[in-house]
Amino acid sequence: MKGTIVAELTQEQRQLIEKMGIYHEQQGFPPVTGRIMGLLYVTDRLHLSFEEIVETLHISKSATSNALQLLQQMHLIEYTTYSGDRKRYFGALLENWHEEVLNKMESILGLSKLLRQANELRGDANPTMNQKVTERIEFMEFLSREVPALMYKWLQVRKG
Amino acid sequence: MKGTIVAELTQEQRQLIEKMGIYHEQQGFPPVTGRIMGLLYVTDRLHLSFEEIVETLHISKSATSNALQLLQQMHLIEYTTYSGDRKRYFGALLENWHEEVLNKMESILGLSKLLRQANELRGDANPTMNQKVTERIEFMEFLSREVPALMYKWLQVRKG
DNA sequence: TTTTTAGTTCTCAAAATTATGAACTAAAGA
DNA sequence: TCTTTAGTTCATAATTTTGAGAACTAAAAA
Repeated sequence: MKGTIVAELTQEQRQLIEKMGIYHEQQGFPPVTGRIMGLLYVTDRLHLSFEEIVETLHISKSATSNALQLLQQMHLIEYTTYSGDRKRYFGALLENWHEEVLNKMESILGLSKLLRQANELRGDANPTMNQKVTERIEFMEFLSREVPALMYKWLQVRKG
Repeated sequence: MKGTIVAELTQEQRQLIEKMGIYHEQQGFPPVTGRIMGLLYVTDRLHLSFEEIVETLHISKSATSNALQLLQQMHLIEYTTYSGDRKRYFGALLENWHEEVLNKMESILGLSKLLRQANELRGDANPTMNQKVTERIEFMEFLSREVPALMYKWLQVRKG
């Protein structure tokens, strides 16, 4: 049986999808990819088919295919299948923000390593600079330890 | 008196500048802008002149001018002047990571507001989704409160 | 006043990114 | 087997981003 091809959305919801799209663009996503994230967050359906995404956002199959693959690689979405139905049903991985937080901390730690190397190469040529950079490095390391700890504590309290 | 036009850097330092450049590119900066940040972090000089930046990185005056303006708007660098010397001396704002952290938290709060609106528009069409999204929203709000608190506490212990 | 210096702005070209449509693949259905 | 469906890949077009070089401005120096 063939259902509706377009996910029904109010005008307000469509506007919100665009806002979320822009947010994601600002975080470095390509436009179409951001819109898809917006759609998957705004819809009341846990999963939308490939075709629904294409038709709802008025984007090409190829752009959709590429964007969905990117989002899967980033662990932001997943898809489900049903036997006897060849379609894929895509949904946002709404629980995966844990991972995102940890990744972000890794990235910060990456910069702290580069700054540490800068200090080493500077040697004692400019102690004032080294001291300021060290403060920043130590804060970054502190954050990378404390934010995950904070998160786990929060999850504990939440989940019981 | 005219000093050297090029900041002297070891090969290792030049490589590190590139790595920092790439890091900044990945954070959304244009390439030249990232290299300038790299240079200002790696050099042992608190301040470099416009001309030194141009000559050291082999980039055009126009690209340099634009990049420096962008970085100033982002509060990542500043410049000093000396009376009787028309040049501007640019340096990284090594202390401003406080602001950066607060801005990041604001940005996260921005997404949480969009997600909250998504939940409102969804109404009770999908309680499961609303509940999952709510958990994320609440964590984001929690982080936006706790990370600044953590930072101020850290600064207290450090400086106090 | 003319020239030099320091940097900005403008115009344009090169490069990179993004998305389209067509061709294609693989599996299912008729 | 032939056709349809679901999605991917390829070639290309459109757009955007980025940076170079020249022209320009404003202030200082000669």
